[in-house]
Amino acid sequence: MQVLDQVASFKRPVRFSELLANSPFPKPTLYRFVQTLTNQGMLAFDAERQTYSMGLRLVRLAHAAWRHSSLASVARPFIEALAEKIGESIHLAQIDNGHVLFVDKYRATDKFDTLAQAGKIAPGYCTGVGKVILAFMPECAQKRALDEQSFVAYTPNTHRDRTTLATELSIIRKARVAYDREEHELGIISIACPILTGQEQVVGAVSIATSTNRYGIDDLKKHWPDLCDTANSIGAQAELWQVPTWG
Amino acid sequence: MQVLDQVASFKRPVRFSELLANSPFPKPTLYRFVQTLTNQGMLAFDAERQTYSMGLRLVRLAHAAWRHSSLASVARPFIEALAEKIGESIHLAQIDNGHVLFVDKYRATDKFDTLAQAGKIAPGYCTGVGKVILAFMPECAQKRALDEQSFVAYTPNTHRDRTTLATELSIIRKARVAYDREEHELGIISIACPILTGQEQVVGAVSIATSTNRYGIDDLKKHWPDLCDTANSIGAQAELWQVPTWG
DNA sequence: ATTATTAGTTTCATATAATGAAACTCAGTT
DNA sequence: AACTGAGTTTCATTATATGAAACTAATAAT
Repeated sequence: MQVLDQVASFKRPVRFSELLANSPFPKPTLYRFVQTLTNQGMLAFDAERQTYSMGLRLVRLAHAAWRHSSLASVARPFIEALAEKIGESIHLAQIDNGHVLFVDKYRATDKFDTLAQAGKIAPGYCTGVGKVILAFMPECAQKRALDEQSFVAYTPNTHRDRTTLATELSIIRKARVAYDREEHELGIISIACPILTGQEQVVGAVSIATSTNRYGIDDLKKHWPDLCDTANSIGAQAELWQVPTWG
Repeated sequence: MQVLDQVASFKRPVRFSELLANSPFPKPTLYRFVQTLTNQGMLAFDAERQTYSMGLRLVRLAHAAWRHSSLASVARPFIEALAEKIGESIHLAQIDNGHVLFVDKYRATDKFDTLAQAGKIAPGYCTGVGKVILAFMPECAQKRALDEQSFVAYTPNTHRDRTTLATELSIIRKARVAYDREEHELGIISIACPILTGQEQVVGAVSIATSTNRYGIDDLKKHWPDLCDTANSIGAQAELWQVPTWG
């Protein structure tokens, strides 16, 4: 599994020796791993260039995961509708061990990002979607998630420790909305709502993101009712389709 | 790995017992498998419903596979251009052990299918893309691929044995183009071109598909030059990006 | 209420397979 | 001709997977 992550992290076909240099395994062990994974179709080996890449089987599994186990497919029509109405970028995210995984994006200009562009990972503590998901997670899960964070200060506005973040999270929980005030990237702000099931269990979040050149936080606030509606609709659908929580 | 395929084949969250019924493994073995996969994030377990689904890690890996190791991302602009010009559905496929894997589709009406819709699998011997890829595969690989086929007669036009198929494949190889004459689905025909590297190694295929209600094979033939250009452009890009062959 | 039935989980002696140091092969160098 | 270094194989050692059976907890039938 670690090996798969390794290969994925190189964003190109990779040589055995490169993997070896970046892995804790001794040579023959790693060798047998990649061989097995290749036989299983999880990796693909290019005999000519002697490089490994992600295998076809993974693409197949990907299809299933994306289609049946991510919010993306059930949420898409709602996100699309919202984007059309607002004309700004919409992000859809789920949580994965304290990291936010963007499972879909709709950019105001380019229409939907496909999986090629979605699938990105961002830290949970400095994005609108991340904070709102954290705020609504069960106490213990939230604690676990935060324990794994290293609180990198991406911008001057980024939370730099747990205490200030904890305060904001409790405010977010009450307000049922989170804002990203240029905490992850300067010039980018967003408003985010949680996607909840009937039992108030958080399964993800939707956000409207925009550039500070165009709008301020106050302008985003105006879209709150629409964003909220969208989040609720997605929540209802997610429950219907039993989309997993990935807490 | 088999277990992952299993879970994927159910198109919904699945219970342990359902997996058990469809797996060759004894209960405790399978139990430990799903437990391990869940811990690794390859599967997700919904404690409330006691169901398993594809995990988040898989979605992440999926992203990498799709983006860096499938033809889809490099081919997309060319396919888009072709679709705009022709106004018909375009399919992009790669081969996987004799099965054709659709890695992208552009439907004339709905714009791009995302991974949610792509990722489907079809047999190689009765689709335009499948036949043209088989025709250009190295002899030994082709043999291996055909050995695994069971030659189901989807329609009256489907090849029912290897001999008639072999004849057609050699014709296709010479003509550098394949036609699907309602061999997989009645009412659907297509014209397909191979995507080749500089060394004439096949990496995939593009096809234009249409309904017999609208057009005949002869109409598709008119688009051959455009299709060919598209395939060549994708081939050049694939080589540049070292997209794996998945032979 | 009591007993069957079934789904999910744990145990443990046994068998099996993974491990990695070292040795080997075969390019492409120096 | 000897050297490097990437990739591959060997094999005795060690750890790990295996699955029959037993157990538990929940639901259904009597």
